[in-house]
Amino acid sequence: MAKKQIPKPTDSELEILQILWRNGPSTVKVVNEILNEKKDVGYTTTLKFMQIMNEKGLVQRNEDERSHIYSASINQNDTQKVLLDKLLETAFSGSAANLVMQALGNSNTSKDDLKKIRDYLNKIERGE
Amino acid sequence: MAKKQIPKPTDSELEILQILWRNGPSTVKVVNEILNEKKDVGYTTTLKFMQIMNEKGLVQRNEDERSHIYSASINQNDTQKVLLDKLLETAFSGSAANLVMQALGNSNTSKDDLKKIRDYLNKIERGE
DNA sequence: AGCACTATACGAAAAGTTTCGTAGTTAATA
DNA sequence: TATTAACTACGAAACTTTTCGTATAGTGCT
Repeated sequence: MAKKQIPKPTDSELEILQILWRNGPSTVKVVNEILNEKKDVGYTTTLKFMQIMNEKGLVQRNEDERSHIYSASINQNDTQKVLLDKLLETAFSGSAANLVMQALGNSNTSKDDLKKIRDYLNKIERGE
Repeated sequence: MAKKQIPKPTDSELEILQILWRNGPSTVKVVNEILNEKKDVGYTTTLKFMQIMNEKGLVQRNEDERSHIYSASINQNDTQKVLLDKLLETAFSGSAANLVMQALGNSNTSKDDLKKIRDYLNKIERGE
């Protein structure tokens, strides 16, 4: 079955998707407010981004109300997969093991997370 | 000691860096030939990229010979770190565990690699 | 010296991303 | 019913990235 072609979002687009994934369907106003917690960005800038993302099919919007409500139309997992695969290819020469070890080394992962990963490894080795 | 500021290379730049990391110092000709194994790209396009990368400080070149010899001036590990951290933030909300599990799930990692990862986990849990 | 070959330098077009200003529309309200 | 406030639409500037064409210059032959 042909998997829908997921376009690679730009960094700015990803910031917005991130918010939509976390918050669920949101207005431009809300998204812009959240963005502004981290950096200065004008309302119309955010609006424009979201309009473009709509054209690209990255988000959908409900226009019933005067304030349109936007929601992500690609899911977080699929997007993560696309970006991860890309990074794996372009920066890690396809070696997932290297990538994983870098990721673990760079971040201080909690004991709990380490256990989760270990369990996951077990599951894989038992053949899912 | 102040860590040198590593700029985030573009996708195309990364492809070239990749080649330089693998092959060591190389001429534009060689890099272009390798690129062309995967996709069509003109010689002067590759040349231009490498000239720009030189200006940006991503590569260095030795001009002693008529064919300049380029080498990566940022190392693979540092670059991987920068890109991975970025991805972790923008797509995985900072959760390394999620990233790792996605990476393991998506790629078919070899038994050998899985063992390497497991050993690495052990090392971390024992406190490096 | 003249020619063909191989390289680099430079400029610029084309496309994509980011950022806003301005204009116009709808809804509430004084 | 004017005014004001909250939104959307649109266009365009400023940058960055990607892609080449053309001009130039050094090398080695004939």
